[in-house]
Amino acid sequence: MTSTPAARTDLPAQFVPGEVEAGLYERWVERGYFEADPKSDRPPFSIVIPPPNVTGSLHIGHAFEHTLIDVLIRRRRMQGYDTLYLPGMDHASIAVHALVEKALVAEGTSRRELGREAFLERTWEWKAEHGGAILSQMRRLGESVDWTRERFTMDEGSNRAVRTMFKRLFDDGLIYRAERMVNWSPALRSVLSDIEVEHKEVDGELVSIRYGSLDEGDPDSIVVATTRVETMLGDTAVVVHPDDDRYRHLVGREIELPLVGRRIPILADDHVDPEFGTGAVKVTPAHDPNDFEIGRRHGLPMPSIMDESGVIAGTGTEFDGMDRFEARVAVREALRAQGRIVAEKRPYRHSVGHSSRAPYEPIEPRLSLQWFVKVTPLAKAAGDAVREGRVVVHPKELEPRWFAWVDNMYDWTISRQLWWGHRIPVWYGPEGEIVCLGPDEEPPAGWTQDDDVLDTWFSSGLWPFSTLGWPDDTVDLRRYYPTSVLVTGYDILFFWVARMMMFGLYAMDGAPPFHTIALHGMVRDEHGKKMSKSAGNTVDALAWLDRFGADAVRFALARGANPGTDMPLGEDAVLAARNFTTKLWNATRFALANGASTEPALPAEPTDADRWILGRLREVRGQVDALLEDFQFAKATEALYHFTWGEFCDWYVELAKPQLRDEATAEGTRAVLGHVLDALLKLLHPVAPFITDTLWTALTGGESVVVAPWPVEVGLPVDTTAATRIVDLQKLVTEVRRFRTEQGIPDSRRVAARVAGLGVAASEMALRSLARLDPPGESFTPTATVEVVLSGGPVHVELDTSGAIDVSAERARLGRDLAAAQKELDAADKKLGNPKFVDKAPAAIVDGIRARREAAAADIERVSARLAALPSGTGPSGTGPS
RNA sequence: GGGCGCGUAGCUCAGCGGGAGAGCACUCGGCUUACACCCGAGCGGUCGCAGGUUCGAACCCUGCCGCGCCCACCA
Repeated sequence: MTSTPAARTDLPAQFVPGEVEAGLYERWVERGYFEADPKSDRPPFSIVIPPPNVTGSLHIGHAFEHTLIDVLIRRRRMQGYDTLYLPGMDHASIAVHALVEKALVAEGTSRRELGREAFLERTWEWKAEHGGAILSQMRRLGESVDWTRERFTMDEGSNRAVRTMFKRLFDDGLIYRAERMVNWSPALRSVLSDIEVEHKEVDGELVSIRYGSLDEGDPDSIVVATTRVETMLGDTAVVVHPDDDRYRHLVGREIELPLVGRRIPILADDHVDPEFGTGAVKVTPAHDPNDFEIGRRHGLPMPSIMDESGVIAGTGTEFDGMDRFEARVAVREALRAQGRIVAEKRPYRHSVGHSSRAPYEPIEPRLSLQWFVKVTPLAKAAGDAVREGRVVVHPKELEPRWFAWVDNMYDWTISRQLWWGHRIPVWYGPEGEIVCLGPDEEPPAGWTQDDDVLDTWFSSGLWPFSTLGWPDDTVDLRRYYPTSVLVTGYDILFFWVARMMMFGLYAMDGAPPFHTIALHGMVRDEHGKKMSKSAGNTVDALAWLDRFGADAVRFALARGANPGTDMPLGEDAVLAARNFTTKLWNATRFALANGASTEPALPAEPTDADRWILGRLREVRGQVDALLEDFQFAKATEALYHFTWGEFCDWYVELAKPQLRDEATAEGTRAVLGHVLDALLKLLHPVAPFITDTLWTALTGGESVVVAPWPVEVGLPVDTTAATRIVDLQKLVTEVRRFRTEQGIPDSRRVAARVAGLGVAASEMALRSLARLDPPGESFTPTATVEVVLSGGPVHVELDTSGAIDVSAERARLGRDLAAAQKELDAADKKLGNPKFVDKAPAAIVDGIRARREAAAADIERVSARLAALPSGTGPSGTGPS
């Protein structure tokens, strides 16, 4: 009689994610699992958390990023590290600014009408409302960030860290103010930095205009080509190449600028490409970066012809008051009316810079007075840190991008004409004096502060140390800086990562802000296309959480995360992950119902199956650890998926069934089931936190898997004998099942069988269980034989199918086997027939091929004999062995 | 124009010098006392094209074709 201990659990039969998740996160928080302890003697592991963009709802990209971060953290926590997140919510986000601005427009008001104070009040309200929503959505995902540790707060538009950093850079001469050609966003009415500009090919026009005399032969006539006709209102010269014979005689003369009537010089400049267009270029120094440089070289006047909204202004022409695009047409038509349009090319494809900030619009090069950071020394340090290996970029393929950028960086425009952000800590006196003040300094009475705010990346760049209390020398800063790792998307490598590196190295005496930069890709739709609202292929992360559960969403995200590469994600992937969680649930239920436990020690005499699964567990644990250390989330998760489903559930659980029925092995099997599941649930916890905690506590009675020790030496060393026997068994079972399937024998029908040549009693018992074979009775009459060559030699399984078998099906089955063997034989013969191969290839390889050849030849002989022995008459004739 | 990368089963991808793999999809059987969100079996690929190196190439080299991303001041 077998003893079956009562199930020690009341796990529901059905896995319902919502019910499992309910209240669990809150319990973890209450118990303080996520809290860091600066006084702990455990090793610190700190990680910088990118902020979720506060747009009202959880974006799948954030779910992805935060899942990866949390996988790392949860594992480290289980490994005994004192883990600390450095989250920040209130960095000066232009996204929020733009959203609020949009809302104001919808209300019929504007930033300017509202005034600075009221506007900031609105942005705070927005943050409070939507920021809170995002946080609770992150918690639903299971992300274990302790957001209560938030320390980076933008108060009064300026905080200690930002002002300290600004002043240091200012005092070191690394921040300066200058009138430069900048990227201007007319919609935002603000300057943007170079990397906030996206170059995009657009269909424009290339228009050739005759300046000066309308008479082609007149020396005072010259034709210029432009894609921006309207800027001719601000032209102050025409330039040609100094060696261009066509125009040599014109250099130095003056010509009349159409529509405006101003006389402008014709100059020579190397910049001009004589091959392009007419070889003559109009120069608008205030509205084109190249023209600005030319203007500077020749001391040209630089009249601005547009206001900050991109409207033509101050030209004294009829075009004043027109939008720049409107003016482009109007000016062109006015020129045409004068007969000055010589040629037009339309569409003319060329690259135009667009604002990467909402709204997406062509940027307007504009001459304006702004604050800049002199980045060359800072960027060099950032490059050197990676070059010298003090900071590791992962994956390595992205390093060239880092160097290319960091080593060729232009000065960084840090002022923004926005109101959301840290205000520039510079004050102007009544006599035009300028003073930069640190956090604890007060400006003299009557001085006024600069109206502009800092680029969002200036303040965000301070994150890793300002969150730890910098500039003060705090306990946290000493313990957690440099942080262990930064996990973020490659898309903000330059925006955010580079700034943090530059500031960190500068402010912390050369200590980088993190040891490792682990870059992930972007989430794309199931066909690898970029998700976008306009394409309609975005996914609703919250809906997925509702439908499939947080564990499934996290598992799917982790399972697709290959370092530095984009990740296609569709509903199918999440569905597969949901199915996986259900599978895990059911397997654990089975184990518990059969008395699985971690309490008893592993059996002194494990069965082959026990040894095999315990050996595999040890291997898999090693793989998972190595992969996670290398940020190979996809491969680690895939390894766990395969082990759990394809090995543990499909084979071990099935092999455990007969073992549980046998008094001699039942107790040991319960222990093995318990030990494997215990380790497996721990290994899966980072990628599926809720279900693993529920199952693990049910299995072990422990407090929580969140704080359970990460498996180190689990299972048993690999036992090759046992492993080989199980692989043999799997092969044999599959062959018998194949025979059954092809003979149309339903699984519910047990078939009497006699097994010869297997040699291992336990294997035969397992075979009978898995292939549904009964022992041969007295009336046993074999009607067919399944023959398989295993490591120990051929094994015969004679089956009594109670009557005639389907000969044609059997012939087809054997025919396929024969063809496969023949193919194998031919391939081996071909190789072995090549003397160079036998001569030069390593002996082990040659021996391997020889062995395969022999096996194939034996198979052919055996299968042929089997075919010949089949009764004729049914099925195709004449297929006997020759 | 420069840099990085990708073209492998219907789809999404892994493999990166010695027997073509996974998940999903598909076909055929099955409600076998954990699971039909399941079980079993199966079908499916001149590994983009062309050369080269090698005893041997999906894998290394060269060229070509197609695609993606990043960087770049040519009107």
